[in-house]
Amino acid sequence: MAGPHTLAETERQVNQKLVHKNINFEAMAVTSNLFRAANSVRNHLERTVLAKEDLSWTAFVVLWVTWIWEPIETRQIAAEGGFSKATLTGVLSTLEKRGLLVRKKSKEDGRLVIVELTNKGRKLMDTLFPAFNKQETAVANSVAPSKQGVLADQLRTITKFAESNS
Amino acid sequence: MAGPHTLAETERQVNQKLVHKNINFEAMAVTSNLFRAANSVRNHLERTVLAKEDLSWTAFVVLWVTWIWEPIETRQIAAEGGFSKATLTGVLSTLEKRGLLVRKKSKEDGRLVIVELTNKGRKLMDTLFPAFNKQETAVANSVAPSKQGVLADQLRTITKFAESNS
DNA sequence: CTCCGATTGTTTGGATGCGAATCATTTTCA
DNA sequence: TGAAAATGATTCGCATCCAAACAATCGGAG
Repeated sequence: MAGPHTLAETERQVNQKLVHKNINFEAMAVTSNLFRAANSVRNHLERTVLAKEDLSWTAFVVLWVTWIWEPIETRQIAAEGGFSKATLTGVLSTLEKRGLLVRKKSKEDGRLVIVELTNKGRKLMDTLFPAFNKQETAVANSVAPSKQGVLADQLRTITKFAESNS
Repeated sequence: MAGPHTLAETERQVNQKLVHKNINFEAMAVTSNLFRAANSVRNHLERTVLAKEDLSWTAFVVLWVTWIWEPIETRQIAAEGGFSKATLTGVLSTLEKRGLLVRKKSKEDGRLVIVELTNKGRKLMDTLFPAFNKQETAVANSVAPSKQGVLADQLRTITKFAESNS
């Protein structure tokens, strides 16, 4: 939604289109800026941190979740990362081919697949995540540090609402 | 990033992995909840409003931008919507085939293509956007209305930072 | 007037992501 | 015990999206 028109201009124009209706501009501002912010931050992190390692966003999330929780079942990776099992299968194959992680069959339950990082994968994350977090910090600090806790909480609340009201 | 573990659990686990490093958990919470919120809200709006009209997210954005600013040049639609020209070409073809908008060649500049909604498209948006905004309102109201202005402002600030620091 | 670089939309090729169907394994319960 | 249901991961087909190459057009330098 980033464009040549400011939000104020857009709101004025929308208002002209909908004088007779009852439009909640403040709610519109919240959601549209939510999408703009998420997109721009993701692009920023991809460019400044992930691109030089040739990692897609999803690939990084898979590595990160695995790194934190390994050994971990694939279904948990998908749940934590918020993407489908089908997507995960492809990404895991790519990362396994690149030697960053390995798949093992579970001994207790033959349907499950367990994932662990390789030493190469761990070494990568040891340097990559601090770099990632450094950029996260720069992004977050564009709002006052004292306000960041409340902001994160509000976003959590929004998530909870949107997920429960399917 | 929605998963069986709470953010607090994840942070504790990350802390164990990184006791010796200097990780900014508050910044991590801001960005990760930003992505979770944006994804869940988008899914919510797609399910509750867009699915019954068989519109993709991008298709809706194109219709919305066109509806507000028509007649509008395609390059402006792409800029406002935040996606590439290539993406726009495909979506425009789909929407034109469905009779919701039309493309015209500009008379002043033969390179430009001008887009307008059809009456059918306008009629659709006359009912669709109020329904969309109603859900936006429900989402936004999960935080106190008096706090929504500040929230939108903070998101704007984050966007500005992430876009400027390419 | 004539190039030649810049701008714009489209096409092409490839990456990504998902839902549905499929296959393998485990669990359930009659 | 054994057949059916349930649970996982994978495969397949499809939609979406983008960067790069391409064709058409514009505009300015000479």
